[in-house]
Amino acid sequence: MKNLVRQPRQERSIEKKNRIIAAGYELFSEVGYYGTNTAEIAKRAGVSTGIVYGYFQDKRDILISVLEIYITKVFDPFLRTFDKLTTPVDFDVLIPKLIDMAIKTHKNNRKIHEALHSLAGSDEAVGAQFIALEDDITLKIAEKFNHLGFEVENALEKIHFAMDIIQSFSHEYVFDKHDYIDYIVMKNMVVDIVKGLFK
Amino acid sequence: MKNLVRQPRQERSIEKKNRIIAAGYELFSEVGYYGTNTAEIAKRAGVSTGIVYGYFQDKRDILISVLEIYITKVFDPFLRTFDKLTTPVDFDVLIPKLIDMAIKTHKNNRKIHEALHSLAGSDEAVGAQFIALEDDITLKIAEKFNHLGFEVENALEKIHFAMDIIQSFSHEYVFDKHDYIDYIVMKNMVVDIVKGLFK
Amino acid sequence: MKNLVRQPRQERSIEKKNRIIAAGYELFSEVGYYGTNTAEIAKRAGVSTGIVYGYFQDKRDILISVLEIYITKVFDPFLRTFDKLTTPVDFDVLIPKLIDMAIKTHKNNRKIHEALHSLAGSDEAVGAQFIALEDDITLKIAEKFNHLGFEVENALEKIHFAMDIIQSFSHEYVFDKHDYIDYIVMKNMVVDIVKGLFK
Amino acid sequence: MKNLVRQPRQERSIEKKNRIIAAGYELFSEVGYYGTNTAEIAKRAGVSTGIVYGYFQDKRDILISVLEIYITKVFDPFLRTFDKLTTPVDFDVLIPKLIDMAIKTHKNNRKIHEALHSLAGSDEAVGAQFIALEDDITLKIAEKFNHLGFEVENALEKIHFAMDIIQSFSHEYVFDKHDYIDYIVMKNMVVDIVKGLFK
DNA sequence: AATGAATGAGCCTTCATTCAT
DNA sequence: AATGAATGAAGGCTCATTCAT
Repeated sequence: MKNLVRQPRQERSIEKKNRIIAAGYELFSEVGYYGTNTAEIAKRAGVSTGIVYGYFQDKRDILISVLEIYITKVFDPFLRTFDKLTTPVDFDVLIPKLIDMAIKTHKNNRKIHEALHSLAGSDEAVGAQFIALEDDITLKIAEKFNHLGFEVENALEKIHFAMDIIQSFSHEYVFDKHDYIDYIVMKNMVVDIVKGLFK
Repeated sequence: MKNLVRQPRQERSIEKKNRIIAAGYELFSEVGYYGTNTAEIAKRAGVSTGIVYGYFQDKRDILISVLEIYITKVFDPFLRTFDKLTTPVDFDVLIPKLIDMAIKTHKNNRKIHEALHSLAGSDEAVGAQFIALEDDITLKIAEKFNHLGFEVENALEKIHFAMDIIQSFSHEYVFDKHDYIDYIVMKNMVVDIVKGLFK
Repeated sequence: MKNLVRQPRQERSIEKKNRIIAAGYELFSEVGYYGTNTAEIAKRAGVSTGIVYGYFQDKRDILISVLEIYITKVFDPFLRTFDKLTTPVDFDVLIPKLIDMAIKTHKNNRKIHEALHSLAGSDEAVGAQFIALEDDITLKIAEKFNHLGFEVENALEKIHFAMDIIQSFSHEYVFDKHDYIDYIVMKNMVVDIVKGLFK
Repeated sequence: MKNLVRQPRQERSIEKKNRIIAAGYELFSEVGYYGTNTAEIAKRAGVSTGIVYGYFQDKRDILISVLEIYITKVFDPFLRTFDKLTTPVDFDVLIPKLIDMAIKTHKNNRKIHEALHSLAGSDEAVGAQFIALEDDITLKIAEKFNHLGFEVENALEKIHFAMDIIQSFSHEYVFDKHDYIDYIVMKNMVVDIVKGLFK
């Protein structure tokens, strides 16, 4: 009874909860999960330390909420793109577009991405959410392909792997760490390979 | 002056330093950097808390040493494989072999890999070491290709990207998280793509 | 950002802060600065260890507050005496009175005096406060003399030196360490000398 | 048996013990007793950490030895001056000379003086040594006066008090902390007062 | 619902002292 | 006598969480 986390009904409360999540999002991005303390989150959210525990079970619970926000941010653009897809699919246009989207997403969420991913290993729930995210996207794309009557052998493997490659490349591209790499050249390689996967 | 770290010359001492690193390696793997405390490291290493600071500047310094060990473990098998390479290179054999090695390495160092990578974002030195590792491997492979008279356009980009793909796939393979994925099928995809990169 | 020290506004809090300072005062007196630990201060103040750091930046910050209290204790009686001074000044009364006050002050603050003075050498801020205290008293007395139309050659040097002598004697008197010394005789010597300074 | 402190007979040993004391002297001067650790003392003395405990019971024991050295340094010049004294004593020469000596001693031992004095309050043995030092000087001077047939009323009080004044002034003079003070003027005040004490 | 003061366990690190060699 | 590695208790400080109001 005592430890139940408040389910905010009032608008005011919902907004307050969101402010806490937003503050967590920012701080986890800036200094990581372990570099952030709850007092700081509360201050940034403009609420008291105590009330944070009215909305969240504990610090980790904030993390989970932040993760959900993050996932939505990453998820939605892709889903919307696929929703709008109609036959015939022009892969010469689609693939570069997806890659550009991935890069953009990565750029905007670089730090939080790292902060969250870094916990995927040690925190089961965080890890599970990431897996679920991948599953969701993979399956939804496959479904869409079905609807469009687009037949691919080993579709799930290909989609998933394409996602992996794009993910990996976006990371490289955004971090831009190796001087000797021409990232434009690399990008073209990715485009070709992904196109090749779907013939 | 006061913070000088002991440089162990004696066998006995070197062994003790290694025991501490090993303990750190294990604990960071098991519960992550933030889940580990120095007392625990000392206990697991069979030494006193105090002496840890005789061998290391601070807790983070242990992390750096663990990182070095990890990098060597990952690095060496690949380098040795490339050292033994002679013309003509049979990519049909080499690529699968490299992928198998990557999988094996990943399997053996799964947890520490995550623990260390999770710090790459927040700890500059850790991040820098990972970048240096990638640079090293990429450049050494390119050099080897040169020696073998094997000419590739955009060699560095291809090598680096191949590494990325293999890394990414090994991760997938080892974690084996998605039931709907046939990882053998996926592996063949990777082999084909990497082979395709180098014709 | 993270290290902001709580500024207690409520009565309750101010009282708590004062209790911590008082506890510090006592303990520094009893066992010195280095003989005191923060947990002990907290316990004696009847608060938790943590909250001490809500009111003070660190242990040294407590010391500074203790020092302020001490200085006020020492400072005020003298100032009040000089404030009440009117022409003509009867030095035959004033000097013995000041010496008695100095002795009393010394007696009441013997241990903390030592504890604090002992840090004046190694802690710049503590040293500076002691100097400022001397400056303050010297200058205020000189000013008062001016107001009273009392002209003295080398007033500042004389006032300061008189203070030194009185200080030094009070110390002797309170500690009463040498059996062969008749402190009453010595006191009369001090009275005569100080009177002689101001004719 | 085990805890007996070695009484060094060999020259080598005595020299080593002295080196440790000298190192302690320097370090206590530079960073105070609590700012010094035994490892540092050993290093500066060019000996091993362990052997320090062959010559001294504990860290405080080094302090006591340092104190003895210090006392000798301060004591001897004054004694030698008084030893050479013959009738008739020219106080117009003697007093300024003593004050100059006191200033010089203070200047040369400023830091260690503070470091040691700061412990007199908390460490009984240290305090006792300082008292004994004062007793020694006072009594020896009184005795000398006797030998010289120089009769003074309340000799002990006067001598002791003169010492106090000179001490106090030397401190002021050496630290030179107050801009508004002309220390030459002050010095003349001291000379006059001390001379006045002994007619 | 909200505040923010308060709690106290826990962490990293230092260092006087001991001990194996 | 000597070394310096090793010990482990202790200390300053942080912070997730609770509680009085």
